[in-house]
Amino acid sequence: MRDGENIYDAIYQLVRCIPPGRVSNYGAIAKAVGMASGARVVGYAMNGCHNINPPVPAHRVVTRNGLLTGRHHFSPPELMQQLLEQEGVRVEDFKVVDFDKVFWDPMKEL
DNA sequence: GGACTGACGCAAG
DNA sequence: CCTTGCGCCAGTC
Repeated sequence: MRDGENIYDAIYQLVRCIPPGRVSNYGAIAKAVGMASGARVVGYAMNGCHNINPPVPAHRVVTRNGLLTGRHHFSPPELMQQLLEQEGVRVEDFKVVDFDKVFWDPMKEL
């Protein structure tokens, strides 16, 4: 923490910019914040997203394959899929259906 | 300072 | 399509 801006802050802001009905992957976010290969760091940052304000829609962040790997870190693990389906994102077996269609690229859209 | 871990990504089989 | 192995960065022990 300190040194002006943290890597987490950039990640949180970017994730917050994800529109409803869309999902993004860790790699794209990592690259958007300056870490092309820091996908793991993005996931690690999400680990503390449940205690920040404003809250971060971590449920819109999935793996590059569209797999809801982070579901286990939610209060109820199924909440992640519920939220996605609630926003119109088709999810099957904890995997985002038509992921390339709902995929939101921060570098391209932003 | 070294080693292990983790909500990952990609290449190859 | 799914599984395995290696590499990536940051944090903690």
